[in-house]
Amino acid sequence: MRSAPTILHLDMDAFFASVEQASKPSLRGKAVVVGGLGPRGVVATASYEARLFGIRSALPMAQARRLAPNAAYLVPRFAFYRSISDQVMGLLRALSPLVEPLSLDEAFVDLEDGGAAWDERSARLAGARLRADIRAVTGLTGSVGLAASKMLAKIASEQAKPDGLVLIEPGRERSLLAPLPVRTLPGVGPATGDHLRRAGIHTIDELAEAGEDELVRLLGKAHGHALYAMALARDERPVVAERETKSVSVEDTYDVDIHDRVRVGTEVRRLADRCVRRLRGAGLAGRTIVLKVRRYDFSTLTRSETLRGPTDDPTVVREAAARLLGSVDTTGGVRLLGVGVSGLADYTQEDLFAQAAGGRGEESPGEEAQMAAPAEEERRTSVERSWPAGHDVRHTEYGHGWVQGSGLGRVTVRFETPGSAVGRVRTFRTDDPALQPADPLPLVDRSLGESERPQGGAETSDGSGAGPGGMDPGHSQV
DNA sequence: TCTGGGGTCCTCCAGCAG
DNA sequence: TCTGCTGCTGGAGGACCC
Repeated sequence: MRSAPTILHLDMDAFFASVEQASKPSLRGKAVVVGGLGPRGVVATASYEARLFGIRSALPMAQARRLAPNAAYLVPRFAFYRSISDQVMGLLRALSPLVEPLSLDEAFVDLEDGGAAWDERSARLAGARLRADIRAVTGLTGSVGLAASKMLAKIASEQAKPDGLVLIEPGRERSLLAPLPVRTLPGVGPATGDHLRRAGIHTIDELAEAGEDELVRLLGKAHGHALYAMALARDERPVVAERETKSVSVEDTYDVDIHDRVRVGTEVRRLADRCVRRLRGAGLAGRTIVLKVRRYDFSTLTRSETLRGPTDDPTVVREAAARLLGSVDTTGGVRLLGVGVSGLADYTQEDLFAQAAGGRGEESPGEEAQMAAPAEEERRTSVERSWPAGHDVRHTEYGHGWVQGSGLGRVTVRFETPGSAVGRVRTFRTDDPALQPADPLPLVDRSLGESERPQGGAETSDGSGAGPGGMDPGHSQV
């Protein structure tokens, strides 16, 4: 493990909910819950105000509504979150080429690799500057952890939340970890936590005391060795910029269990097509087809089949998924279906034949037509998706706003923008031609002059247009 | 009206081959 | 020919993460 605390972990605070609050002035300071609004939806992110009611990620929406009936409930806008995330990742890449994104709102950065920091003082400066730049560019807050390893940097950013910076000084690692609960360590979830608790192990200190052999006996080889090392604050994992995709999958949970075997078959074919579209979009093909079925009682089955070579052919994936479905008992009903492809390669079996024959094989026109039909059908058939709560709209007379709610042929819109005061609410017929869906507006006013614009500009997602991010002395205060 | 979606990694078991 | 061992691969499921 390196000696200087130059690994940075960034965690954006309540990311989805914060983006919604930044883009909707009327929601600032209010309880905001982002997640699936269907009868089986769960919470993706809750604002800090909503967390006061006991709402947290993965809580069933129905339960959240009981806890906070007056909170704002919004559908996630992943494309918008991704665009904000790109800005943030641009700022990180301006610090160092070694950036490991973990999700839209989290990443590790190796500051030493980019020369952005080499000791405690420079690391602290880089972290503080980054937080200031994120606020200037996106209007959002992020928490930063700095330490000599990934595990400790992540624990530090957790302690820094919300809107803070924590640096774990070299030499203090073990004493800091010792009293913390075992669940603090990455890889210890509810099951492992219970397992350890039954063995009388509650804290990281007790984990270290138990010894490596005992942990291997309790948890198995890989997990035992890894946890013991982490309990001693040993973590040599490097920051890895590029990660290979290992599998691609799609799944749907249905509002009502499906009992009709024919309908189950139709859904599996649709999922297979969607999965292949994603696969092809990524330029990949795979050998192993996986069918996932969650039954009425929440029991989950997977069935898989490995082909002789990788494929991205929708017919092949569809047929394999259908064969796998044949081996699953769906009586009683299914609540979720999924289709995935693993054993990925960036070529297909057909490519090999095509290469041998001197060219790429052609697809049949019928198949092309089937593949070309994206989620349009789904979109058309869903009334809910016409005016999803939280999505942006534009009215010819009243301008830009967002959907506050819809139903019974009416849609309620609040007319406000990220830079405006709290806006007024108006209700329209859902088929009002003056009302159209709109793209989200930037959270920070882009009309600022170049000199007023925040430094470190994350205008490009690859960071190529971004400066060193915060050479502005105004951002350098710690 | 409990329990999403998209991933990764690990373990265990069975079958097969040397 | 039979048995045991070992290593590999595929299949299924569990745990975990965000």
